[in-house]
Amino acid sequence: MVKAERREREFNLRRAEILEQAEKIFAAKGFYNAAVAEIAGASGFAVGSLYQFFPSKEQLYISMLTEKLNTMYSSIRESVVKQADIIKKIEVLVASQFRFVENNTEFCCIFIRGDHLSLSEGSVELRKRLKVDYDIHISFTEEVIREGIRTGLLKKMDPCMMAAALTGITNSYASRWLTTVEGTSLMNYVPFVMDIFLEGVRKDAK
Amino acid sequence: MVKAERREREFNLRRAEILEQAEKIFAAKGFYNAAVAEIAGASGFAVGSLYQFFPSKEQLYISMLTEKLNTMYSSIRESVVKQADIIKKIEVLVASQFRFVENNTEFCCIFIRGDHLSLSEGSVELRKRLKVDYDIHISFTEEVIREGIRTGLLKKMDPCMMAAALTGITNSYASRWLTTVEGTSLMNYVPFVMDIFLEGVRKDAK
Amino acid sequence: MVKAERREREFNLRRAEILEQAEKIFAAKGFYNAAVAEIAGASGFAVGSLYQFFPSKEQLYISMLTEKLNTMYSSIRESVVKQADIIKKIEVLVASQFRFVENNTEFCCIFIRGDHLSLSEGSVELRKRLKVDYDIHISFTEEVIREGIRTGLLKKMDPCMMAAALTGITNSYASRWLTTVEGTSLMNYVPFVMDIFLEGVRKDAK
Amino acid sequence: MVKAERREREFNLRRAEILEQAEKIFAAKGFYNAAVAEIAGASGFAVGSLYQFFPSKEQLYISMLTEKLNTMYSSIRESVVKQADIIKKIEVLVASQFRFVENNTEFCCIFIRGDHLSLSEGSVELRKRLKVDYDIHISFTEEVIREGIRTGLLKKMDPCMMAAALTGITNSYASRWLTTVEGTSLMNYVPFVMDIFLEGVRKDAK
DNA sequence: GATGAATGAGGCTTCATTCAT
DNA sequence: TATGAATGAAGCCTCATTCAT
Repeated sequence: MVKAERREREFNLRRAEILEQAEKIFAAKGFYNAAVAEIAGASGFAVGSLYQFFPSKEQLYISMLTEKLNTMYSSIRESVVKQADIIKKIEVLVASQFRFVENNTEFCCIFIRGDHLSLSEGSVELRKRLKVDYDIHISFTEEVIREGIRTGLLKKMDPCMMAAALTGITNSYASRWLTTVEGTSLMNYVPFVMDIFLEGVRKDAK
Repeated sequence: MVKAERREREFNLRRAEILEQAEKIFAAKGFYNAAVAEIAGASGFAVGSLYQFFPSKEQLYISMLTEKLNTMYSSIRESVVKQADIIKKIEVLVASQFRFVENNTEFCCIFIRGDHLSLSEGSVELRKRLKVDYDIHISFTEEVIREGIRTGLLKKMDPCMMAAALTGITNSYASRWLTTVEGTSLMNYVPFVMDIFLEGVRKDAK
Repeated sequence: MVKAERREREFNLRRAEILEQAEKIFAAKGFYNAAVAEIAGASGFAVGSLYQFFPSKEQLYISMLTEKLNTMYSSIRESVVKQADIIKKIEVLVASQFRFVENNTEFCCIFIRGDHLSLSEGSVELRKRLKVDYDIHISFTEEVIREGIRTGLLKKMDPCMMAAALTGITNSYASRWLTTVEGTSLMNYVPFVMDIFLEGVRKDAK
Repeated sequence: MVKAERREREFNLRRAEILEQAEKIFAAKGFYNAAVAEIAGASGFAVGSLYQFFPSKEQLYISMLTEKLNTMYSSIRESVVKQADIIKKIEVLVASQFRFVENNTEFCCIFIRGDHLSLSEGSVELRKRLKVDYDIHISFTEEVIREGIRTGLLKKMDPCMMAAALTGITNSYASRWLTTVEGTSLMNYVPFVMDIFLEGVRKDAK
């Protein structure tokens, strides 16, 4: 029946609305200081109604986090695979992460904030999920780098360590940008990442 | 009088004991899931006694965090200034941070965890304090790099961006090590940091 | 909608129930020895429910006090204005206060008790509210007396002092009656108040 | 031995010092908001030391209250018995109460405040003591009035009611004066009390 | 399905009192 | 005898979750 379809579509719309408001409030106050009632109010629902979309505050938080992160990860992957050149791939990897940060400031603040790791016992689940997702992302980065090594463009070095370094630089710049309100765009930092990651900071000798 | 001295010494000993236990518990459960009563119990004190050392749970948390961080920062600085060679300085900068992480696993988990940013309103104070301390540390790193530029060892590039990159790589490795329980020592990663940061990952051309 | 109406009516009923029980308990134990949990229990509510009706224990206390006092004041005023004769007005003023005391023994005990003046800092608000209400009542008494002077029935004397004297005698009798459990009705004291207030206690000479 | 004597004298001095400070603090904050530690600090003693003078906070409060009240009562009685004339006696009764109020504003505020009636269970004892003292005072007043009746100066009326009326007027004026900070002296009110109490407020006819 | 009032466990903090020094 | 750190019971209040309407 079409009814069921429409019902599901509506359900998902409402669910998305809640997630959107939850994101804002969690970003502003952190997990523990955000009240379920507040999120409900902001989404235009009654408290009880939230519990038809999410079984608990914690699950709401987890869903919000993982779903958005997956969005980010897949958009990054999507952009990267389009590129043929390895160097270009790395650049797009960094650039698309930066773009996501710029477009989702609030969300990223949550992430930097990091109370995902403070959830009582149940956090185990979240931690696992996030770790899995993160590891997939790192593996993807590693794969790109491995390809660079294979094609002789990059040094022969543990790709895992290289991926971690690249991610470290990228995150560090994103954090700086998030915590220090400036006028500049994060995209301006891409060349810095590329230059340092590829060439290092030592002067000549090279 | 000697009495007052001894009293103060004892006071500080007890205070330190509380901080030590608090660190463990906060590390294990996060700020919100750690109960004051539990910390008191673990330190061998009655609940009320904690309040003679710290005016509130939040202040206890803040003290624990800032005091330990300052210890880390100063020990790093101390090690670095002993070195004459710029490259050595950078290496020691990374190595001493890694050493601290190895010796204070629990504490660093807290820090990574990051609920410092979730404290209700009062967190403003903490955030400021941490930011100030962090900025001092970054400035210190920058200064080392600036010196490297001046002596012609490092590229002419915004030292701020370079410092951020170095810190990013270091933190990324530390996080990896903390979240992935292995047998290896973090110290083994120092050469990777140095190599990538100084020479980059691009193959020859140099 | 009728629903909202009924909801409000129910809300007020519950609120009134709480106020009634609170009155009893505050009267029996005073503000500080009365536990919120006890009041909740007596009203048939859970602790948390009280906080949907009153934002704090103090506000509950304040509401209970001021609302009942206003009831008293207005019932007194209402009775008085009905009378044409000045002497009768004064008599009704005294009598209706006595009637209220008789019908609200517990409440009056609270008032005599006087911990309204002991509430921490926040009491300032209560003190103001009570003072305002009390002053209005005194003004009303003064007005009656002023009218008596104007019509030549009462001596030319500061009406404020006269009102204070009348209130003093009335309160003194009410207190005596409240603290000394007897069988007699307070109403029997009305003639005494009138006689002493109007004629004084000196024998003839007049 | 003289030593014991001196010891006792010192003991009483210290005790008095504590009572004096306690009076101020209780007056300012009420029984429940006054902290034992604060009273100790203000008196220049350690917390524990207070407990060598008074077995509990409540007993300290009770002692402070009853001792000072007795001082007042006896000073009043002393002044009154000196007078031969009945009318003068009544006047002195009122005047000396007013004088006490003027010289002990803080103390009287406590008394008006009235948390004596809010002490938990133990209050029973205090209430009894105060009642006994108060009744003795009332009896004394009654006795004066009875004498006035006997000598034919005052109407034949229940002396108890007359005493209550006189006390009511006096207290009412004292309260007004205490709560309304003015420049005038309370002593100016004595004639009003006398006039109203003796002659009443009705105009001629007398 | 939607609502939001009711629940009540649990947390932080206070403070009178004790007792080892 | 004086001290004041330690105690721990008890209180107020919050808020995620439920369930009758």
